Amino acid sequence: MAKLQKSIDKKNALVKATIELVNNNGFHAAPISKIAKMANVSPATIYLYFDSKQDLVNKVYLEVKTAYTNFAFATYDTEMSVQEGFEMIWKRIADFKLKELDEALFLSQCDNTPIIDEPSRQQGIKHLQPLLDLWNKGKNEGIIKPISDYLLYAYTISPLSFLMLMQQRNTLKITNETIEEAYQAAWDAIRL
Amino acid sequence: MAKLQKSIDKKNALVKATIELVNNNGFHAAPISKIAKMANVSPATIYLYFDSKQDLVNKVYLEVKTAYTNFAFATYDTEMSVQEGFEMIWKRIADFKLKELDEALFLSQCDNTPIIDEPSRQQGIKHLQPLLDLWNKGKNEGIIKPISDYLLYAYTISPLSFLMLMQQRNTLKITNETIEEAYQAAWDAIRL
DNA sequence: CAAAAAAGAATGAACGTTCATTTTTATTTA
DNA sequence: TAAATAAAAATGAACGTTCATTCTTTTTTG
Repeated sequence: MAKLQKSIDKKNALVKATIELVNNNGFHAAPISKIAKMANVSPATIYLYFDSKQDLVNKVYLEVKTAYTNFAFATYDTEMSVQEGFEMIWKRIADFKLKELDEALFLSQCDNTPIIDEPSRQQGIKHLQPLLDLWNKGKNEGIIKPISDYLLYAYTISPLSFLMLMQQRNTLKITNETIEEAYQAAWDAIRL
Repeated sequence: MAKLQKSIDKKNALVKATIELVNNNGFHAAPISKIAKMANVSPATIYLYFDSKQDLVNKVYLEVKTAYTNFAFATYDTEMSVQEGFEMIWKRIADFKLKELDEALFLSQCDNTPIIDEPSRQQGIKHLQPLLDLWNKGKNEGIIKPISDYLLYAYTISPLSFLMLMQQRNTLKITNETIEEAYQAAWDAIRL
């Protein structure tokens, strides 16, 4: 009964503060003291919810990753055709990365640096399985190039991370047209 | 005359140590003391070569970025056809990212986090101009899709960063065949 | 033997974490 | 139901450590 009694609001405030500070300042400049201040909480309170700063960051990563993939696959149905299913998932992912910019940026920073530990990273990867399954189906049906999942990912999903980053740095304004062009490029890159 | 007398070897050792520590431990776990130890130098000596830790990291970034683009464009000639030129540059970049893994990983970490400051980032971007020029030529000739340079970059160069990361994490073994498939996907994504 | 370069020791500030208390919430008792 | 008590949650201050940087001294070099 102990843990459930603790305020979920406080935990959420800590998660939000961590994301914001890591995004804006980097992990190296996101000390516990600042996270606590931003969440309106005592530094000591953080240790009631998390074992350590590392544990905090791991858990925030997994929480955000889960929200991300849940959103991505929410409207997807394994009965869909490969092309239809891919477009659906791709556009949901694009939607998430551009609308939930903070969360997506945090994931990107975690995925490109050693700030989360290896087990958490492995855990996070698993969530993408439905997309890999779809690709296998597409390869079997001769619709998608018979190349490794890494290449398929590199040319469809990973470009979105770059575009997201450019948008956040105010270098690029992403419109519906941009999304459509990007989707077409993604599909062109992997379709047979 | 002062600066020129200082040992270039020591500076290079510091650059190398910085890259290695930031790659393996992250910027947050790459303290001056460790960088100094790894370069066989006193912490105080670092301040003879750099103004601060921030200055060190900025300069390492720009130095590596310069080496990267010098390599990328070394064999490129503006007289080449668009397709030929693009293949040349793309494959040189692939070469660099996969062979000079340490340097490329360091760049990727800098490009995805706030560890370098904004002026240095802006400076680093400029080095890619020849590629943008080539793309403009390709658009004018109706060879390349008339989409923004950001999209072209997202679907040709940025996928290489993902593949590089996967290779470093021992998740993917990149062969000549992989490179050829990746190049084809890149070209398919952006050609008209 | 100067002047430059490098070293190691020393500095205050800031870090993550823990500690001793206090405040809040829930449960028991009369 | 009101008061008393126990438990849980939260706190600010304090801890030892480590950080980036500076200071003083030694070593190297032309």
